[in-house]
Amino acid sequence: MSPTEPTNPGDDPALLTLQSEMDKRFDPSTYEQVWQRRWAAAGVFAVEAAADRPSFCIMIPPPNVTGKLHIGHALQSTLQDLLVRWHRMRGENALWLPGTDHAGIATQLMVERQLEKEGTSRKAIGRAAFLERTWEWKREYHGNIRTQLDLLGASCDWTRERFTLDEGLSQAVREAFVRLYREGLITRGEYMVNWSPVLETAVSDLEVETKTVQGKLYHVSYLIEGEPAEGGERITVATTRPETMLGDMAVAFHPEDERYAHLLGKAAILPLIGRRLPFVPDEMVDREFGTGLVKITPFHDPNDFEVAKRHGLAGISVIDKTGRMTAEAGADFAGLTREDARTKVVERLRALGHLVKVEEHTHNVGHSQRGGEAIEPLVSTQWFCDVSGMAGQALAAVQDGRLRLVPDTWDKTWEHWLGSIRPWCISRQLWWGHQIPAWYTADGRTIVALDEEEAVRLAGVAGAEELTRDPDVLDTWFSSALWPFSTLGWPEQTADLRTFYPTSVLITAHDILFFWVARMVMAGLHFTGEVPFSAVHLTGLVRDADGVKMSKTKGNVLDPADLITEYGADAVRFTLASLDSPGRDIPLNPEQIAGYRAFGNKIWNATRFALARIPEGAQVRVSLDDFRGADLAAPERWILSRLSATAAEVNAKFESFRFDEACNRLYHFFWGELCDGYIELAKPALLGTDADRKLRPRIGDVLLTVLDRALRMLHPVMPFLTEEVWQRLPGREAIHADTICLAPYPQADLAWIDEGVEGQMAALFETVTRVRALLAETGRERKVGLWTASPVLEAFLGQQQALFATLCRLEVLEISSRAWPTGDGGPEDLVLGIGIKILGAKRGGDEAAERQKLLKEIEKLDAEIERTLAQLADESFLAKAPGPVVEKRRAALAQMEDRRSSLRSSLVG
RNA sequence: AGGCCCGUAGCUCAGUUGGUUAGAGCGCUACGUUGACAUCGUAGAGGUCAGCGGUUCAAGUCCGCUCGGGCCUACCA
Repeated sequence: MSPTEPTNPGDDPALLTLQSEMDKRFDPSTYEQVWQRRWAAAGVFAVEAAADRPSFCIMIPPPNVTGKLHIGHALQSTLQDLLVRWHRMRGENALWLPGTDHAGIATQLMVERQLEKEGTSRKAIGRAAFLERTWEWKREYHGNIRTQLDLLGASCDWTRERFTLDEGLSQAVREAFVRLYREGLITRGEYMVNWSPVLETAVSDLEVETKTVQGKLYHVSYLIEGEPAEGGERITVATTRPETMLGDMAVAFHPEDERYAHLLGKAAILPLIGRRLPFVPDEMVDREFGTGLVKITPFHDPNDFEVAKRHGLAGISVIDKTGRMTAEAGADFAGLTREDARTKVVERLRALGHLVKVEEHTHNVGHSQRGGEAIEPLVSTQWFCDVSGMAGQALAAVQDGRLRLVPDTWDKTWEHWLGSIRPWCISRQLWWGHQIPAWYTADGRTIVALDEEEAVRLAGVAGAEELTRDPDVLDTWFSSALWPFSTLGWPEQTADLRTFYPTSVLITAHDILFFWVARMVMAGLHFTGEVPFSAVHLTGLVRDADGVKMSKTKGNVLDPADLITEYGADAVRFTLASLDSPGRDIPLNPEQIAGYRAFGNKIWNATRFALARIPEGAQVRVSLDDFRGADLAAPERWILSRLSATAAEVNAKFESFRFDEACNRLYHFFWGELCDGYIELAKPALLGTDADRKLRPRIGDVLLTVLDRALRMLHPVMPFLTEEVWQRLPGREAIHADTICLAPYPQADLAWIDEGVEGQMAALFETVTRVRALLAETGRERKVGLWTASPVLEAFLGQQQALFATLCRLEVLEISSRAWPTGDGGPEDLVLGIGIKILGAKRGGDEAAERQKLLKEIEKLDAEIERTLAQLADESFLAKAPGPVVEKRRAALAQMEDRRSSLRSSLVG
């Protein structure tokens, strides 16, 4: 179902409420996208700049415009949406700004592949035509991202959607480039860069992945200059890349290596070529590795490049930008691929007797992150950005707390990377991207300007035709680095920028911490003087049920759209949020999603039950104050107490990014406390006679009020279901919100937290459990006696007698202030101050097994009592442990002893 | 080579500044269904918290070492 389909009645904002009966069947597909359209049509998520409320803003990590959302996006989007919805409900001016990234290399590759299928190529059709094709491609796929975010229930403000190549962002990119250039932080120069021979572009250090590969170490002997070919002194150098020897210019040894000190001033003769290679002493050489001699290939190895610089050595390029040998490699090798050249060089060396030996050797080789091909270190002219100063600022921001990494285990990684940062190669030999705003004059000057007009002026030439624009584009991450403020209109001081910048939180996976997060922080601090966000929540990577990384080749990829179709978006969201525990990857098991779909079913049916069974006229109460002074029974006071405690906890957990714990709490509150607890306690009154109801005043109002608040608390995680169900609660109109999206998020009402009633109810629940367990063992006679020495508890039990009998389905329930006589054969137990006696019951079932079980339990108690006695006899414990801890132990001891004696009595019978 | 994370029930994971007899979901066992929900309810089984040592009155939690797994960073030709 397309969310942009205009004909659906859901598009009419006047129809925001719905009144139909709840279907018995829980089926998220019947309402999820209906709500997404209604919210969009009503403009629920569009915000105004400069509102008189606190702002909250999250920038989406822009996905590739032509891409598809994967499960990791679903996780991040869920968490972002959860936070935005939570803040929106707290009355803040909450903006979640969506957008997409042009993703230079990835997108260009896709279009190139398409061209290839058509039998043509990028170079054949030319730059202008290629870019037009790519824009077409972008327009075609652009809607996908929104469709998928809609499926998930994302509450983005689509009126503010941005794209990294749109006009505003392009202007921001040019502005940033020009400023950095004029500050001397961007320079152009000839350096060694990581070159992808497949993509034919430079890539940054980050885009290179080192892989351990099994290779060979070739030992090659070189003749020393002036020595006779027969019997003269030779040296042996070791190399993993024999083909690069064609570009060798020297041989290096460690300055303190006595084995080679005598070679200083001499030279070796490069086999096959005959080039004279002077010996140079350099600290870089590891004396222990190989022979302690290193061949120096200035233009094809980063280390050698540095060595050559130190020693004033020239270099030659023997490998070209497509990975083939150049003319300078010699006529025998020119045109060969790197691999073929290696084979040929080795053959020649062997034939000429220069190959001493070949060893197996595992070593690390840089590979392109994108295509997987081996990266070639090449010397070329590129644009570089000196980020060392910005890195220092970004480092300081984390150290002084202006920027918080969550979890903070990333702090060290942050320090390590920023502390050892090197210049960033920002130019790419691609077409799809932000073309570098630099022009060259005929007389060799470089003009950097915001646009062509300015360039002409600065160059002092007659017109643009006298200038040549640099053909390269910028690294995609250069524009991404500006995302938090370029999306808000920077460099203009727009109302949006003033209202929403700095943004609040960034949520993204930890694998782009350096690619993106660090660069945004550096750029933000540099251009705006402020951290672009005050907290970064770094998620783990989503893996499959067995913890294995998802990949197309393994076929274990889970598509969020499929999961949403099968389980509903709310279940997918709840699952992802509840799995987001800090600092670890996320194993996603569809069974778990099914479990949370069942939770949705529970919510659906609990609401259905409430609506069907509440007394006539019951209403949601906007304020809990409405219940003050009302003579509420213990279950009512208990659930209101639990509600407040839960609200306090959930808000605190959201605040600290513990979405997993918040979800856990919500789940157990709704299912365990509201459904299994309160609704079961409410049934006798709701389903019984008027007399039953009189004992439980306001029960319907309390149930609806708790339900209303529970739904509102759940809304950020399960937006669709909560809206669908909440709309039907009688009395919710008094909240004055047309949609639950804008209803206030429940806050803790500490006045309603009642430890007394919680303790009593805990005793009741525990006693019910024990009675059920005992009755399950003792056959059918359902006569039970309870006793307690506490007058308060006795009064409480008296009030709850009928309820208690119903919950345990008892025929007879007697309550006493004294222990029941032992020795009549009835089993007994004692928990939380309440003694239980099965009256006049004969044991049923397997008596021996029951005695066995009792004995085992008594044994456990014996051990624990002994341990506690020893602890309480230990003077250092009494002296050093805090008072409350000691008191707790004493109380525990008393309880255990009581329980033991009760179980012993039971055993005697 | 350096850094980081993880090792808790059959499985996947929680366990906040050390403080009762270590929890959840799924799975498993038994019982239960005309009454919101079998996408359910009730009761239950299941753990020497990877191992060793240390600090402490007290360690799953803090420290050290070992073993096992994962990730990141790095210019050993």
